[in-house]
Amino acid sequence: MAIDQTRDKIVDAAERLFSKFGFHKTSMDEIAKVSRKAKGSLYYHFASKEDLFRQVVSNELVNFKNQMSLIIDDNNLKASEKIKLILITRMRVVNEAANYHDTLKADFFEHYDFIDDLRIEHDKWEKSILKDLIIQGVESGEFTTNLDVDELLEMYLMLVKGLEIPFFLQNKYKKYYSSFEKLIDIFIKGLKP
Amino acid sequence: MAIDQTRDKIVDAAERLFSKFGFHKTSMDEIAKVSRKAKGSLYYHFASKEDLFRQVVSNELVNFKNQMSLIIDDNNLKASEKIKLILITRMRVVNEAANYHDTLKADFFEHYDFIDDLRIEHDKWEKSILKDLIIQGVESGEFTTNLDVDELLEMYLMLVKGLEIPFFLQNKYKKYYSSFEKLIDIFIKGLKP
DNA sequence: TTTCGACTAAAATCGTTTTTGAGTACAAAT
DNA sequence: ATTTGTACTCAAAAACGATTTTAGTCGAAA
Repeated sequence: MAIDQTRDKIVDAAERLFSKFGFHKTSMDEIAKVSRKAKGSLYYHFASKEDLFRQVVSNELVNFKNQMSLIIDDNNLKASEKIKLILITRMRVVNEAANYHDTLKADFFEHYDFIDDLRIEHDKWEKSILKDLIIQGVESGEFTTNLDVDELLEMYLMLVKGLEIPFFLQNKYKKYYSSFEKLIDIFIKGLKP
Repeated sequence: MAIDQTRDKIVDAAERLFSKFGFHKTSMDEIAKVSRKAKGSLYYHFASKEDLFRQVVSNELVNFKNQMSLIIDDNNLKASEKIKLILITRMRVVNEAANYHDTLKADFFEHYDFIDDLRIEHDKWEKSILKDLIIQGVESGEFTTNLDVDELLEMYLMLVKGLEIPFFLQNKYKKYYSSFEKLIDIFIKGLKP
């Protein structure tokens, strides 16, 4: 019990500080101070600063999955509605995930390889749920049958991954999201028979 | 005659050097040396280094317009075919415009404000020709009539401008262009009645 | 119109010193 | 088994200052 409380306090403080100042500009001493824990305790729970950061990003990814799952598991929605919602929600959730942004920025300038496996696993998950949705849509007759599912997936990734930098690093989310929604509408329409 | 030859030689050398090393890492002394002209001559023809760079970028934009005009003026193509070709050709041409890339990079890190007016004017031109094409498509019955043309334009800009950084700064043009083409196909289909 | 060399003021580069910060060690307390 | 506090190491980064590079100018000559 007590052990988890300490861990949580550390992760809490880390999450706030990392999201405000980024990985490099947050020091372990600062995290210790804000969480009111001794530096030794941080290293008792986490092997390194990188390990702590991984935990923080991992939490954001879990949140991402949860939000997506709400949509995927909603039986009132058709496949096409789900895809639309997923795309729009995805951008909103990522926009709120400040620490994931930091890894995006890092990708651009330096690259945090200690986060790679998290990301790769997450990308796989995202790809597989989208693939399922497309297949679902084709089988239910919502989409045309002459779609190359894997090609479509590549396109999806180009779009959402490609726009991440302009959306989040250049802070154009607010400027772009209504256009993005419009694009999805036309896109979904283009998938129909 | 002679005067234009000198100017051309300077612009030629500048174009090559700027595209290879970028604006900052190319010196006026180097341009003078490569063009075999005296430094004084550069300043006789161009007010400043920035002015010379403007000229080089301006040339690339003229080339851009020319290539687009080939498509726009082709009477054998329908509006939808033109839009598809424009989008695809646009990305290819920008991919080849090394000095425009440099301004993209600068936009990201610092911002070359001495190029702003060129870009604003060019954006206006691109917007207006695309607007014409959409209207053409609606009038000829290729596209649905319930399209908000200006909203559609915003979307177009989000897409092509937004993807510029991933495409050209992150060098993903090769990786992405077939997916981009696929996206255009679905998109065009989504515009149809 | 073009060249050349010499000049200035500002910016970029470079090597050195100083400071910061990740990570450790350990004794003492829960 | 957890947590704290202090004190430490050592590598990397910031700060600093001296040095060099470079945009831009000037003027005389071709």
